[in-house]
Parts: sequence; C-alpha cells; structure tokens
Amino acid sequence: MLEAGHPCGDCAARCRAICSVLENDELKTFRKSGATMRLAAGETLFYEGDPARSVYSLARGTLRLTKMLPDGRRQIADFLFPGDFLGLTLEEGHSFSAEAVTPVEICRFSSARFEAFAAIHPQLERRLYALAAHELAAARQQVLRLGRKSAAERIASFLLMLAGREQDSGSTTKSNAREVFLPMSRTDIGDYLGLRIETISRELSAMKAQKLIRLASTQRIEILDLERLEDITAGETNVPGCVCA
Amino acid sequence: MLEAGHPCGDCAARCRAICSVLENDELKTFRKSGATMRLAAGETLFYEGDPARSVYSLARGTLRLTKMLPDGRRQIADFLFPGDFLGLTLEEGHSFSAEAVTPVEICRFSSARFEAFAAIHPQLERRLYALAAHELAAARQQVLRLGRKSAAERIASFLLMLAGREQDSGSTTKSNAREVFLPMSRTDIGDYLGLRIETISRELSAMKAQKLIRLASTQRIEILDLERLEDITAGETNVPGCVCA
DNA sequence: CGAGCGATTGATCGCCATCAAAGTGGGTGG
DNA sequence: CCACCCACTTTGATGGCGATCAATCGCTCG
Repeated sequence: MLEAGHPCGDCAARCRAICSVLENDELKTFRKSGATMRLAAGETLFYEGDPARSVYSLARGTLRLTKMLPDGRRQIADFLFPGDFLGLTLEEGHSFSAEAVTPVEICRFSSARFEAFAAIHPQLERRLYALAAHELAAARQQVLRLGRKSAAERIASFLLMLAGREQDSGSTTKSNAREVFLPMSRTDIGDYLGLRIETISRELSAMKAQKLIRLASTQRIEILDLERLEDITAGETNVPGCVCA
Repeated sequence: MLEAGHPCGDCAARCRAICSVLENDELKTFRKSGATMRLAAGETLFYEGDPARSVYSLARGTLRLTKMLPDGRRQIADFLFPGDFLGLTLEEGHSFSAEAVTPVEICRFSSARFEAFAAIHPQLERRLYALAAHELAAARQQVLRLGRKSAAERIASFLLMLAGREQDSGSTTKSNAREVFLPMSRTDIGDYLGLRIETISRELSAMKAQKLIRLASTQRIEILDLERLEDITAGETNVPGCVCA
C-alpha cells in the first residue's frame, strides 16, 4: 500500500502497470526519473521507424499500435489500455507507430534511464519479461484470428476479448462485464481485424438481429447472449487474464 | 571461445541460442542441468494446454508452433530454427503445440531449474527478454501479413523472411542466400500464411512463370529476381535480423 | 437548421476456398 | 533393379465470402 500523498497514489493503472512491482520510495525515485504527458485523440506518440529513445506506461486512455504499407493499407497490431507498457525495443527504431485513440495520459521515461533503473531492480526486469510474454501470447492469438477465422468469428472474438480486458483492469463500474465499451472507430476495428468497416457494421447488425448483442450506442455494446457469442468465436479466445501478480 | 572438448563445442546453434551469453564453466553447469533429446519428423514435443514444466532450446532441425480450432482448422504461429528458444510461459500450460517438422535435436531443462539458474545469471534474463521482444516483433509482422496482404504478397514475404533467417543462422554453405530451403510441407506453409495448399502451389507456379523464382525441387527454391520479389511483398519484410550480440 | 463525418445498408465484383482430377516422386517389396 | 503404391503437389473448374462501389442515415457541431 502506498503512503498517503504519494504522487502515484491516484494512478488508476497502478495495479497493472510495470511500476506495480515498486513500492513507496523506489516508486518515487522511479517516477521522478520520468514525466507525465497528455495527448489528444488522434495525436501520435511516435512513428514507425522513429529512434526509440523513450519508453512509456499508459496511465489513462487508449492507444493503437499501427503498421502501414506503402500503399496506405493499415494494420493495427494492438490496442493498449491503462497499465500497458510500450516502447522498449532492441532495434534502432520503433517497429510500429503509436497513436491516441482517446485522450491519453502517459508516463514517459528515457530509455537509457529506464534501463539503468531496471538493471538495479531485478523485479522490474522480470516484470518486463512477463509483459512481453503476455503480449506475445496475445499477438499469436491475433495471428490465429486473422489467419483462420471468418468475419463473424473475428468480431465475436474481439468483443469477448475487450469484455475480458475491461474486467481485469477492474474498470470503474459493473464487474459483470455484460457491457463492452468500444473507444475506437469502426475503421480502427476493421484495421485491427483485417476487415472493412462495412463488414464490421454488417456483422454487428446481424448479431443484433439474432439478439446476441444490443447496440446501446455506436460505442457501447451490450452482450445479451454470452454463451452463443462464445460458440461463434470458434474457441480460443482465452487471452490469459490480468498479469497482476 | 569455448575450450577444446567442451560438450557444447560442436553445437551448430551456439551463436544464436540462449546459451550464447554463457562461457565455459557456466555453460558446462548449465548444460548439466538439462538433457539432450531427439524427435523424428512429425513427433510432438508438447501439446497446447500441457502443463509447462520444461523449457527448450532448439539445437538442430525445424519445429512448428501450432494452434488448433475445435473444428480442425489449424494455424501455425511460428516456425523455429536452430538457436530458437521455447517453452517459458507465465501461464499454467503451453499456449500452443510444438511439433517437429524435420528430425530435431533439442536441449531440455526443467522450468524450475532454468528459472533458478537465470535468477543468478542476469545476462540470461536479459537475453530472454531480448528473444521475447524479437519474437513479438516477428509475431506482429505476421499479423500484418495475415491482416492486410494478398496471397502473392504473403508468399513473397514468407520466402524473403526464410531467406533472411537462413542467412543469419550462418547456414552451412552459400551466403548469397539466393536459394531458400523449405523444410516444411505446402500444408504447413498454408497453415502459416492462412492460405490453402492449392493457393500456395498456384502462386509459386505463377512466380515461376514470371521468372521470379525457380523450383529446383519441391523443397528448394531459387530466387531469381530478388528486387521484383521485394516489390511484391508490399514492403515491411524487415523482420530484424540476428539477435546475436 | 445545415454541413460534414462516421456508420449503416444495398448491389455487384473479385480473390481465394472448395471440389475434382491428374501428375510426381520417394520408398518398399518383389 | 524395377514396379507399384501412396502421399504430396500441381493444375483445372466452380462457388462463396468479404471487398468494393454507391446511396442513405444519423449524430455532432457550427
């Protein structure tokens, strides 16, 4: 438990973030080595290929990691939520761009200082590996979705994945997770699932017609029949849950 | 440089493997904590869901990591080559199956002993993170291939990726890497690229007709026009090279 | 109230899957 | 050493899913 008045005391992402392995004084020192920054929706944190001089921990909001092909086709490699970490790479530059889907709040650290700090805090390094392993499992799940699943299966799988993530980030309100919030546009969902927006729209409408979901608004989807939705995913949505120790 | 007669002295994978960060005595101790095993082509090292009690370093041959959907659709998440490491997970069980594509030779360690060893050899942990980060980048590359590329683009990209890997594993002979060896069947390639074998076959024939490649045999493909092949990939084949320090 | 952007719905097209059949090559047994 | 067999690959014909093109809806903001 953090002492009263700790600068990280009110961080919503603290339980999931990389810094969850640090306590009071360590954490204060760590925080002082970095800075907090904000981005408006649509702004870019860094571009693919940019030299990787900083690492980041997302405190609030949603980010998307994107890769572009020269002709403009775009693939979203991942969406990041509070507590997620990004930016550490062994290559010269970043291998994707990072953009704000919603307004975001980010803790930023210089790579050099972060690495130095990690070197003397082995629990940070272990945590780092844990996060990387977790992301790797998620990326492979995504490979399965894109390689072998139909449009309906991808979308059902996506909805349930988001429902699961909302749950383990201990999101604000209802823990029954029947309601999924989609912070991103249909275009973003399409670029994540390898589908066109029209297909996303059509499939969601079809699911609505079958009373699997209810479209409370464009961004809020209520899951009406969890079981049948799970059947549609064709299994394997088990992106393992929270990495919280 | 290892002393003469060292048990790992003749390991072809040594430069790339996890153990590359260990020297003489450390390496001897490490090796003694494990065992060497062999599998014939087609045999399974472990199944998805099996409890993860061991970790492995591939010394010779090719492995495939697969995920199955209940109805039999299969996705190959990755092919592993000499020097690749696998098995370390934070979940209870493995998140994919591992099968031998060719006869393989594997160094096996109990997870518990490996972790204990890593805890007192920080350079192993860093190496581990490096490998995970590298695999993550590769997995995201695969996400791009599957999400946004046409059949021809996927195949061209796959061929060039293999050509690149052969090169940095310092493979036996010719370093100009104009010849790519495909240890896996067309079915495996299809299950990796999210395509059917007929499509693989047709596209390779088309590339042959355009004199981009020559099919020396089913398993050996000679690249005749590297430049045009790179154009076809629609960019972004740059899976960063060898992780050798 | 009107402008503009994102989402939805509709109609048609094209790529790759599917179904089907013929070709190829490696291994075994006679 | 050869003939056969079987599994894998290649090639051909057809069909379906999701992309593309197009029009309308609906919300937000000026």
